[in-house]
Amino acid sequence: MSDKYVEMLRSRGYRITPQREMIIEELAKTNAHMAAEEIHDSLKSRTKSLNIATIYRTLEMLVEEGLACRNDLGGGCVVYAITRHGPHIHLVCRLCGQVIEADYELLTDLGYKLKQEYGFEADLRHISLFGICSKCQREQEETRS
Amino acid sequence: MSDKYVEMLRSRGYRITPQREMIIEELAKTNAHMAAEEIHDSLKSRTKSLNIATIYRTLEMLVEEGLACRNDLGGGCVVYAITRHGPHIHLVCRLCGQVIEADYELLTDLGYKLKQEYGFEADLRHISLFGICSKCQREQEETRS
DNA sequence: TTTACTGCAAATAATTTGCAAAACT
DNA sequence: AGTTTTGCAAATTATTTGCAGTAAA
Repeated sequence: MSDKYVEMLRSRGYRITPQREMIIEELAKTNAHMAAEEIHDSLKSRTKSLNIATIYRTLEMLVEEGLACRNDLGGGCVVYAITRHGPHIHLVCRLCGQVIEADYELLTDLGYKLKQEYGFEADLRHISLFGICSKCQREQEETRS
Repeated sequence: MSDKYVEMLRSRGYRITPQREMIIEELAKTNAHMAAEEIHDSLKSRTKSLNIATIYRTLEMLVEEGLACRNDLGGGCVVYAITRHGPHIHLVCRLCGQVIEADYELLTDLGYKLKQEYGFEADLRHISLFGICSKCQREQEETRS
């Protein structure tokens, strides 16, 4: 599943190390967005020591090659995902931290209007919006009563 | 011009120090968004030593009181602005850094749909969208030719 | 006079970097 | 063999925190 990405890198002259394979596999096997530290935790059970610096370097390389996308969720939280993943909206819950992926279609009209009215070419392909998810809304209401 | 904010804080029980006045004045005198460090640089020419920690603490307080809004521009760049007017969209140009304020109305439909389809209560009042402004688009085209 | 606020310096947290050793090709 | 890449530890950057002294109210 991650072989496609590995071959792509090899053909571009990158060396394929077990560390790089593991990182790509970890990202590719899930649709989730992962922080560098999460990838580290997840993999260090399998290997004794995969250094965090190597993870940062590999992620940076993947983003440069267009194989991964980087998402700054604010508050110092940065996550990465494999690009196969088409464009989508990240709905980040301020209370529980959950990230919901919403349909990109909801933004096409906005993108069009920003271009028309302000001449601004917005990159809306992986934006993050903050708010409260439905579960936390319910919990807030229960607490209030 | 910043007196309004100062009085608002005083009435809420905060003590008004020269440091706080300067920081508020600096933010209020411009429409620009400023990073903590920028405020520091801008003010330390006027005063010998206004500590950066005080700036962070004041900014946090202003945000909590709803007098300023904090904007995480990604890549470790966090800026603050006085919330002088109602909600708006920040259009941040990736090339020249210019921030255009766009009409909040453009988001009402999106907010409604996120609530309907995902149960997500998004806070869209001061979001930042990234892209290329019209001026930079033109410059890019000229360079290409 | 009371206690919030400031400055300072040390602590954090997330990421980056220099460099010698290890390992792809 | 020759050059990338890794691990480690130290450096960086942005922000936060503890604490004793200062100053609003």
